[in-house]
Amino acid sequence: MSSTIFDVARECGYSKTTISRAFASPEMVSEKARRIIYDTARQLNYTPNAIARAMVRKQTNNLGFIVNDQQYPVVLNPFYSPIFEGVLQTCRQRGYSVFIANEEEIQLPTGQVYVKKQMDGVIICGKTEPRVIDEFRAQNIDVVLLNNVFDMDELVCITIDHYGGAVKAIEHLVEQGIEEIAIINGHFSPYVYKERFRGYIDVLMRHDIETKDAFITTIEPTMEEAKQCARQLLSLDERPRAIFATNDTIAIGVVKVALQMGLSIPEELSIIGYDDSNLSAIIEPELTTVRIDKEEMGKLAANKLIDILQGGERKKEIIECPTTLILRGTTYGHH
Amino acid sequence: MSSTIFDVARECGYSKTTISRAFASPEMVSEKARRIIYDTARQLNYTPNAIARAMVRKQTNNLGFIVNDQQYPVVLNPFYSPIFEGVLQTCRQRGYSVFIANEEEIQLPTGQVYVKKQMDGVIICGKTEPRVIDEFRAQNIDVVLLNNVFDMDELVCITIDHYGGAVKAIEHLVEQGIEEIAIINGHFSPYVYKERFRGYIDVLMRHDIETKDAFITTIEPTMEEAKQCARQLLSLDERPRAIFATNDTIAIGVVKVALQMGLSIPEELSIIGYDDSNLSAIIEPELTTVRIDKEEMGKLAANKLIDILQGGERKKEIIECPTTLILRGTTYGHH
DNA sequence: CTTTATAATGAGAACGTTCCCATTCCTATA
DNA sequence: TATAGGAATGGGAACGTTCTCATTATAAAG
Repeated sequence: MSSTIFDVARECGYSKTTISRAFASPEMVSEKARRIIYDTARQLNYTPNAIARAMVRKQTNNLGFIVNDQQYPVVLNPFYSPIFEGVLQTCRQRGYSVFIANEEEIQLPTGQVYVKKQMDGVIICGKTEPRVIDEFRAQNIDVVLLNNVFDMDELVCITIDHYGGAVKAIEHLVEQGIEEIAIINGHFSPYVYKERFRGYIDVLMRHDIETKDAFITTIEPTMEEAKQCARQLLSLDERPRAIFATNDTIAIGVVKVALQMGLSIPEELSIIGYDDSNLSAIIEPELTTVRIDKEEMGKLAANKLIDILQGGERKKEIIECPTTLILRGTTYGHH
Repeated sequence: MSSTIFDVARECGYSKTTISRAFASPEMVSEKARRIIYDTARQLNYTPNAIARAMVRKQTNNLGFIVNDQQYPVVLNPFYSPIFEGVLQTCRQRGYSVFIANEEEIQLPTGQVYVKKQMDGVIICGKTEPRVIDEFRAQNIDVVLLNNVFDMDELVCITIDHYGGAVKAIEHLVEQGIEEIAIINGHFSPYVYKERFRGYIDVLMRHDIETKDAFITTIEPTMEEAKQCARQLLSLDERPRAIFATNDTIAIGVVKVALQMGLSIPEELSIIGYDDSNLSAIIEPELTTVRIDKEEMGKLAANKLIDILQGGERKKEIIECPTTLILRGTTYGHH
């Protein structure tokens, strides 16, 4: 039905090889031939068959974006979706397409084997196991790890300066003379979780501020748990004057509860979130939060991966993306 | 490097055909053979090559999701991302993968020709031209149109009951005795725009409520324009007691301005949005809005498309998805 | 006007499957 | 024991490209 390279060849008198070249590397073909070929192609509605091409070239120009997040699917994930958008952008630029998947759906019925020479490389986000990376590599699929760190040969890991971000947040509060600072820590991957907490505790200790056990809480990072935790925290006899939430969803839960309890923000309660998700500027007052340039992370990951695929050196590397404190309405210091 | 069907065949003594069958249609292969084949496959790290398979089967099991939205990219698009998630879900279930693209990036350097037998079918969202659909079809790529309606042969269009949603919103306000209702209409595709407006005007007329020109406004649907428009509307000598915003971003802009102007919601101003985006439950008070079940739309589109691809009948059809009014804090009647 | 280098074109194999058609192997029935 | 019939297996062509190598056309130099 759809015409092939042979149809075009027959129609315009050039060989299949020349037709192929006219599309794949036009500079190898004479001006005249190219024009004729393009014309008849258009006329016959011919388009190079990407599958056949991938078959002989042994590369698909497809990448996989793999996220294992039980709570939100990729596209709706406030954290990963901007990263994915970044990936998408550089892939577009560099001629790649992207599949979304999680680890389950790329498994074969055989058991442990993973499928798909349909992708040249994958970006694996967050939770996974080294075993998975080995399996991909065994199939010649290159891997870049994002928002996680494994100590493996030739593996590029792209992560975030979680510690530094937390430090900036707490320093900002302390600078204003606030000492009663509680933390609601989301139960993320161990690495993230610990680093953000370390930032909190370090700053307090450096300033000789006493840490109260009641101010240190951990929850699953859902809005519901956040609200419940905030209610508890704000009902304490000596309630905190600031709450550091380790992501924006939690922080928004806190804002909502504080508003319901009639507390004025930031006069009676300062709140800082983490991630600068697209939700943070929606709530009123708008959220002071630690920004991670997620699109940039995605671009970086995609670029690293494509560099490798295009013959770049495969070398072990851990890249820590910087964070910025974004001052908004839930904190003093917003002009 | 990666092993092929022949490696497995050589290793375990069965023919390539049997190996092929063990993966593609296991029921045609004896229990014993299957076990042996799977074992050696695992051992040799063999995986069926999806590209080669696609080549002979002439189908890739890939769909394209095409969105032409200048404002937001797909993944970050509050309207299309839930739809995409729905698409993704049914595709996962039915064994398909999905590419994201817009129309530009699937064009060939030849000019008008469109590329990619890498997809069996596409879902085109929103703005496009009939010509585009023709071009896809000329390449044997089936099309389902979403959130747009063209009068074309054998074309499935999936759209929304924009009119009905608007009617529900305005009726709800009128029921409470509110008559001074303004509309801020986002400048969407003509169809959407007109239908939502028609709902607004019809209800007012049916109740013999006078419509004021000053209450009827149109803007580009950005937060900034919305705020500006709201400020203007709320500074009128006879200001509206309710504002119907034709999407949630606009509505949130209105809420923010009203809050800043010290108006109490909903006592002094009721607000209704449209779409029930994930932002609508973030703002405080939470937004009363017209819900569209976007994931369901996505699922429907994917199912329709896959049905066709799997040999289903190709018949012209226009499906209108229903809407629901979600009562929340920006309106009376929230329990 | 020949020779030489370069640009433009072609023929054939290869890529790793699936599918059609044939063949072999069982098992049950006569 | 012979025979049929289905289940299980195999061989070869085909899918639509690209790539290597060879050939021809074209231009530049002697």
